[in-house]
Amino acid sequence: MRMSRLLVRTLREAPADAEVASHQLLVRAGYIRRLASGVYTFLPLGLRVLHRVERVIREELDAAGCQELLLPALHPIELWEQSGRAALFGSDALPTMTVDGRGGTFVLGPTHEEVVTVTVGAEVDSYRQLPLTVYQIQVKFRDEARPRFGLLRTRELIMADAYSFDVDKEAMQESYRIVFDAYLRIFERLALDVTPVEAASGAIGGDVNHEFMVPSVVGEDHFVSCCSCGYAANVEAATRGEGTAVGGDGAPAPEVVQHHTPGRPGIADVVSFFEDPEISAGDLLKSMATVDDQGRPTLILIPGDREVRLPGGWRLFEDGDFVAHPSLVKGYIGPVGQQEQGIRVVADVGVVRPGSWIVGANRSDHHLSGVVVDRDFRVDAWGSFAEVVTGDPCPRCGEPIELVRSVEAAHTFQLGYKYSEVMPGSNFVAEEGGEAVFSMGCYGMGVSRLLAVVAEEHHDDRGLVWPGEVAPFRVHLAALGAGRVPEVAAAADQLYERLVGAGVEVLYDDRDVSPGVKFADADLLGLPIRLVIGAKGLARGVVEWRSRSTGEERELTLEAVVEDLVSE
RNA sequence: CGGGUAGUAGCGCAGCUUGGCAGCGCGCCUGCUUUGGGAGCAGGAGGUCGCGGGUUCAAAUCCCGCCUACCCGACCA
Repeated sequence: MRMSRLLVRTLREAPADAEVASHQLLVRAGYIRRLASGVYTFLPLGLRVLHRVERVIREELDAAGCQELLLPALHPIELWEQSGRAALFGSDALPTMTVDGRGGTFVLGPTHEEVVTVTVGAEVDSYRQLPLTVYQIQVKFRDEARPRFGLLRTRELIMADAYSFDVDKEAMQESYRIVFDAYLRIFERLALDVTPVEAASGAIGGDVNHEFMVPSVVGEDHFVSCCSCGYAANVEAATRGEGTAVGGDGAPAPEVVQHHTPGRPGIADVVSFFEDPEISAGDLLKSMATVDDQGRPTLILIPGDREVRLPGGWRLFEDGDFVAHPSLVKGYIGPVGQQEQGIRVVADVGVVRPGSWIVGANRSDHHLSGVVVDRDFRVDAWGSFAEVVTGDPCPRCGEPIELVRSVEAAHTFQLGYKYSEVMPGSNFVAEEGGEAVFSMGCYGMGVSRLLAVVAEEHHDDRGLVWPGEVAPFRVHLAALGAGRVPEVAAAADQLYERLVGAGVEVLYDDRDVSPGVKFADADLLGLPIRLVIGAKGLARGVVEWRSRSTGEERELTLEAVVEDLVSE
């Protein structure tokens, strides 16, 4: 490609709305442009990178025995009503459009479990057709409340997602492992340092699932990591080992004292009430009224300096729940006497400690101090109910664990029968006769997000530094002073034609601009190899070869350059 | 959805306090000179000052409403 003809405009300054490096560089280098908040155009260079990423995904998934198809982006809303997810998402969060004339309301697909289940269900009637894993690369739509960081969090995005169909759970787990391994290979080729972590399943559902996390300063997620035993989990799913003693000795008073604490519902409010430097948030019990996954009203107790981690399927009390359970007084909830009111009490392992606690008195504007576990209240079950922080003991080996900021690059789920049980057509004739339904897995990877992640992890202060697998072109050929020295122009033209003829992807900077501009643009665009032809070198019959990533420089003859690039 | 900031040429910004000719740098066009790390000179094009209303002889500037974007938080398959 001749740069004089390429639709690209590089910017010396980044637009004011770009905060993070990947966003600034992708815009400055002319790869992408913003159309609306969270909606981006891929200009020719950006599209080439996107295609390169997609190629890696296709090659690895095809090699793993998956088959590509393309599902619609528009889904009849009835499909989402059948699965129950229309209600789960809520009308606000599910982007829809109404098609007039023929009528009908369509969902702008945010994910494709429903569609793929009915699609494959219609084609598969026998266990003999299984196992089957299909995948697609498709535009998806998300109702992001706050798009940010360029391609990292957008409302329209390109995703690759695979779906596996198996005869039973064991077979599904085998398919899961195969795609899981393929995903690891994809990230390796994209030069991303990925850590698969145990994760919470959210609105997709299913039991076992993993997130593929890339540690990054721009990450919006955290995972916990144990360097001794390798335990890794999303902070939303992570648990911690027992034996943590948090906070100080607390209020020493052995007897329970009631305090009038008007207008102080929060932890910090109560701490300030006592005006005692010995008392901190860690001496209070945070009591969270929840409904557990079996619908039982349950009080979760965690140390006051911690954030609650709700187990999957649990939810916080809503206003109606407080009305139904008057023993729980919003803002002044405590564990004392709750079992007698039919409330389960569960506690984080951090609640085990010497001394006493300050708790809500279950009476408006009152708190209790000197409350002791097992004496003043009972705990029905102990567990890990607080969000893990750096230094907590690993739940497997007890060593301190670390919190790592990261970007979620992919998410894989063992769905099981969640969709096949509710969507029509998911039954097939089993080997032993009789009917069975699919055991499914799904595997999503944010392709457009990967551009941002790769750019974020592979750049320097001068510009992008693309890994070879995803660079839009392999070679950046710059002819210096070509407009002035015909020999240079001729030699550069000839080298360009030879390389292109040999199948090397070359971006040829044939513009009549000063050398400084060409060098700066080459650095900014970030192609792996830069070739420079100038009058000085040409007089000696050499061109300059330079690696963008290592800065290594060589002088090669024209012949050697061609040989070098073609043989690799 | 709550809090904050901003919207003036393609990009980055000044002007607004104290109302009075629409500005600067980069980029773009033409010409000449220049040419190994974002060249110089000369000339030129490009504007609904986010939108609507109000105050005023006069509004980019003051007032009211709205929209858009970004940041923090909430939310996030």
